[in-house]
Amino acid sequence: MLGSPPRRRPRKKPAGQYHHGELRRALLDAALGIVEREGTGALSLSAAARRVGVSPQASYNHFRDKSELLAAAAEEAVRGIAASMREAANPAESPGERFEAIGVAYVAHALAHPAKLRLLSAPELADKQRHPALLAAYEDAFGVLVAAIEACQRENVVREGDARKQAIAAWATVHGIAWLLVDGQIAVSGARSDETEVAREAVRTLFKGLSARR
Amino acid sequence: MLGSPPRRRPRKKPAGQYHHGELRRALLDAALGIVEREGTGALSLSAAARRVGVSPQASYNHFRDKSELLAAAAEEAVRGIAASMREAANPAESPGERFEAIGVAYVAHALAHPAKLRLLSAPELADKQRHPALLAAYEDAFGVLVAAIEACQRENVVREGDARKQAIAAWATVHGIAWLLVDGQIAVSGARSDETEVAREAVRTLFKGLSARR
DNA sequence: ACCTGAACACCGTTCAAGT
DNA sequence: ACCTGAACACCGTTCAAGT
Repeated sequence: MLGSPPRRRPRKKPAGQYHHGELRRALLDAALGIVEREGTGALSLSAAARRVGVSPQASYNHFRDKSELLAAAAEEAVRGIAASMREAANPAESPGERFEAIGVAYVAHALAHPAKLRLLSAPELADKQRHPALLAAYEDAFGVLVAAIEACQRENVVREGDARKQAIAAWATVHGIAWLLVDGQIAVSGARSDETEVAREAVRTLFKGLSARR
Repeated sequence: MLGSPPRRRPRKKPAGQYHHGELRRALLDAALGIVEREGTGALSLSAAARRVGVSPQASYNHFRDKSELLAAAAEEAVRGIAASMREAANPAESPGERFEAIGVAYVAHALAHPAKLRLLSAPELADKQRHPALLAAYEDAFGVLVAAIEACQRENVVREGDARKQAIAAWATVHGIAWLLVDGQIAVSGARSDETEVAREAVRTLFKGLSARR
């Protein structure tokens, strides 16, 4: 009974069974890969299982149903957006510059990962209350904007008031711009630099609207 | 051959065959009804056909595939949004008031028909170039905002510049707010009046940002 | 021209069974 | 505890056939 200690298993098709959590992680990575390569429409529980090399039913040991897999994938996507926004906030800059950089970072991240933005609007995720972890990730990302606005208020470059309400307007702007560009609703020259410029202008216009100067 | 003139057919299960265009219209209505009642996730070509009382394959005489049915339904949804925005623009008011009313109307329409807003982000509609009629509907709705901004420019309440670019920022704001509220990403008191107020504040902030006064 | 029957590969999900 | 086999109802889509 001393034989066969728990060994590292090959990535693709493990000979035996997964440890607790490993298959969950593998399915999640597979799901994100499918979303990125083939689009949200191609994501299915079966497809993810197939890619991992496991039977479709095995997924049900780790996710209650398809919507839970989607929610977990969406949560990682939102965490990625929040990380991009935090990285963009250079402490050496002024609060106003940081605000602009954070907003542009949101849009840039979405343009770099369009499929992930689409994932967030999957109909299976309509009921956010069913996915508290996803909701928490949103709240965390939203907090980055709230903090940026509060910093602006402290230096008197944004007028005082409910920072959360102001952040909602900011969140709407960056999410709206990102969505329009990714969804191709509005004709903009396809060049990435032009798209970023549209985002920057929108964020600046918003900032002007929030400005303390009148 | 004078017998059997074209008669009105019963709504539910026509005894014979549909005239040209009738089944198309019926499928479209069924699709919109399903979206409204059961959500975008429940919309399938088969479900629409079943509701009309026709075999699933019959749909293929009127829509090339599922994405064409979705695109046609989405087009009607966008036309509805545009109509709401036009109705909200009271010619007796100032250009600034009209701009605000149009923006709020977009959000109010989305809140009244949340499933239709979701429909617009269906993965099957990702490639807008494949659906020129849908693209045209978007362009038409977008034009309402552009015209409102141009009117503001003429009266010198919005600073001069590319009205289309300014309209993109406005479109992003209203779409973003509508999406946040419908998707429940951000916690706002569920009351409809509060939601409309959030929308109004965001539109006002944006308008201030676009304002000619400095 | 427009609709149905039959058929295909594919899904999400459940249940019983294996180790 | 975790995975597979078998099975169910359901899809989108195609083809051949009917009128």
